[in-house]
Amino acid sequence: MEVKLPTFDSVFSIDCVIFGFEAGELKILLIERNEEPFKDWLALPGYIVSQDESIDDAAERILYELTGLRDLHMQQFHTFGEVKRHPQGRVITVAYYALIRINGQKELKPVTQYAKSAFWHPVNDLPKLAFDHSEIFNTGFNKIRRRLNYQPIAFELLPEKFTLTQLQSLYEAVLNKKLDKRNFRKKMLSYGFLKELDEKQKGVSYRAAKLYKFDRRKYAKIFQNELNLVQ
Amino acid sequence: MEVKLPTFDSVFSIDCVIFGFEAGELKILLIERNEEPFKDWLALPGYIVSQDESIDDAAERILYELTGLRDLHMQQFHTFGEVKRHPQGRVITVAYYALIRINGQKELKPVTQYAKSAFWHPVNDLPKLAFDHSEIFNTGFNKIRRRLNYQPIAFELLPEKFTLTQLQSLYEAVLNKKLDKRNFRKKMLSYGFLKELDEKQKGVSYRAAKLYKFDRRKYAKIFQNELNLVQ
DNA sequence: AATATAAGGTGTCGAAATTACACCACTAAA
DNA sequence: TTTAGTGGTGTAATTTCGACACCTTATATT
Repeated sequence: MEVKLPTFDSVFSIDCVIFGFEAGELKILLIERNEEPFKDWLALPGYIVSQDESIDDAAERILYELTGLRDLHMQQFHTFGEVKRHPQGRVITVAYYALIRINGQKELKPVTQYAKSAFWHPVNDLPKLAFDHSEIFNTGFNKIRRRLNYQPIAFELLPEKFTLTQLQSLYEAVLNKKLDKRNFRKKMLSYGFLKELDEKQKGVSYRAAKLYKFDRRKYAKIFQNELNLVQ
Repeated sequence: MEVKLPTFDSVFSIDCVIFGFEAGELKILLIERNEEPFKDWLALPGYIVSQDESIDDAAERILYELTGLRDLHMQQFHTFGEVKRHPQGRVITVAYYALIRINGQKELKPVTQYAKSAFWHPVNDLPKLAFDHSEIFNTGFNKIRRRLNYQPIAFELLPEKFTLTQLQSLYEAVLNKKLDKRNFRKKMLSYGFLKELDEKQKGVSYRAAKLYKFDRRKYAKIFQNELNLVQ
């Protein structure tokens, strides 16, 4: 039996591409839809913007409702406005992305009925997604690749304390290529925004590595100058 | 007497930030509005997207209707979605930019009633604009500044044949700083996408400079490779 | 205790790119 | 013919980038 769905004249929506890093692998956050159209399909967390909230606020709310995650720093990266992208009517969607550390403790749990579940999925080997979400994902992934070259976005994806090897394997996962260990370390340390800690890795069955922290204040200073250089 | 204006529930619009270069000065395209709200104010060319057109198509159509210009390659750069940005209701606007050569012959002439006139205005010393258009302009200007560092967008702004000094003064106008003449020439020529012509400038009261052309095919080849390097 | 395993950590050299910097050449107008 | 104004050019010092290999340290295994 076919169900007649309501149609939209003109609706704004938000879709979120949320990257995480776990076990040396880059992942994104997907939901299993619990609503027509595309019921039971996998999709990016996304929903409709309300009348009385800015799109930035909507992005935060929607991600929370569908996945239980909040207080990420999301940034919009592209707006998708093809006429036929949603079967029920005209929906223009603003796509946001964020990078976060996957934290085993934090449970992913939708707080609305619109999603059955939310989970992390490796970016390699993604299944077909609902709507044009595969395209949205690709656009977002290309953007963060390019951004990684001039902004230290990688630190959002790592635990607070991390080793240089972890940092390198994250870069390698995002850029999808091997990097030279000595050159990578030299370069990262030369930026001056890594703070070496008096601590070492624990619980590994080999020589433990030094832990580092990302020093936001130093980064802010350096970045200030770089903006001047660019101009 | 106060006129009661219609209100919108939910509307998409497009605003265009179009850069041109003339007489050593960077300019943008403004219109004089002929409609409430902000009647008689200066604004970016912008209007509402129809139901049955993609946002990219809408951008082309709207720019044409308000200024008479068409066939530019516009790109979206940001979407503005604050709740109160339009006094009549909820309007989310996708901002596009383009860079074009200002061509004295081409008349700027609105083909709708919504604009009284369209004209070029220097980017320094912009007046206050309608809605949040000043903010939209600033965001767009910062984007092209950054883009100038890794894409040869400057060539869109110059006449087909240009001198190296003209090219340099354009870079200086966009980046807002002086550049070294010898280093600038060395670098530009080293890219290999400038074609030296057998012609010289005419009608100047000093030594005439050689003219150059931008070689798109060579650029495409080079850029192909650069993409690989980045990744 | 000895050994194997696995990652941590380090330096140098050559090539390439970037910066700083100053003077003569040419053309037209006065 | 002189002057004003821009066109056009090279070199040396510095910095950055990329390639490349081996010893050290910690744990687990025998």
